[in-house]
Amino acid sequence: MPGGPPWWHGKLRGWGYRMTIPRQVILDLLNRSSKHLSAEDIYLAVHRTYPGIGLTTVYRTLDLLEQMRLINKFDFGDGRSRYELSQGPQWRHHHHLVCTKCGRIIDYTDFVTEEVKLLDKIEEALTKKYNFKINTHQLHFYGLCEKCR
Amino acid sequence: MPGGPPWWHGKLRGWGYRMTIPRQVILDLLNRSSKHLSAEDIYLAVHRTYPGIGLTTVYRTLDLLEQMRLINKFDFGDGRSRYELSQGPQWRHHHHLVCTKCGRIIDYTDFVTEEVKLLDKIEEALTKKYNFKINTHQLHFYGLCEKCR
DNA sequence: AATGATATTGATAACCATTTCCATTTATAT
DNA sequence: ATATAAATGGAAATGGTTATCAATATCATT
Repeated sequence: MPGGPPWWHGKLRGWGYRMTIPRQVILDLLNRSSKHLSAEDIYLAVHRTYPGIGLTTVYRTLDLLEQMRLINKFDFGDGRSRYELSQGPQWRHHHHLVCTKCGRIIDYTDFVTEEVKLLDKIEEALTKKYNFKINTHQLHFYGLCEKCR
Repeated sequence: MPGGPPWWHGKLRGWGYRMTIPRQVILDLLNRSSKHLSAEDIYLAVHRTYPGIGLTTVYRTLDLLEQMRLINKFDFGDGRSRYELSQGPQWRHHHHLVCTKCGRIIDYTDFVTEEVKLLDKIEEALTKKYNFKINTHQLHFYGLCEKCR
């Protein structure tokens, strides 16, 4: 992991957690990797270089990072949760197209400006109306991808 | 179940399925009931009057109805799927506010007109761009409800 | 740099929602 | 009424996730 201290280093400590090897490795993977990794994906990837890191720790770390809102947890209907970094230098607001046949997921960033503008407005109104503190939102489109339609 | 033949009667037959007691009972419950029932909720409710109907059949029926797109399946992060009728006389387009602490779910219908307008536009564009046949969408806001915040 | 208090880990076992299996029952066309 | 395939339900299996707990690692303090 070259190139100076990762941007998330201070965060864990800020929340009173310790910076451990498993946490560094998992965060580094999430930071480098593509999208929507499952706990098993992460376990296997990490296991290649750090065979000592167990699946339990992967789950625990993901829970931790989700609570800190460093990552988002998704359910695309394939029976396992999937995780994505929710911030960082290369992060962009996006949503998901989910193929209900083959499970393929397409990230799209089209219209997010308009979308986010409307969603922000809705968020604000809902917060007031229902006295609800909104932290995140998820928008998924479900259908059939090119190959499956 | 008084008041003439339910609106969904023809649908099952149209798909080549048989109209059985369990299917009638489950559909009737979904039609009368409030929202976001889990498979167990449905099993228990149905079980009171029809003890013969098994949990397996509930799951199977829900799968069937989902494939027919008579119901929508949701995951709100509490470890079980939840189901709602997706049409019918009293149905209204709505989305969900999910409390991540207590699991409470609020249905809201505010802004859906604007929202649906934008989403339709996005849907159309995404369909073209990714050659993706979009069937449904889900929008959830996550946060803390009045009591939990 | 060594110590100690305590947070964290990893292996195993438990959990629990959902599925699979399969023998029995039911719906419906004839 | 009968035949035939669809549908059912109970038990067992599946599989992602969580709980348990002894061993280990982190880090503030010395």
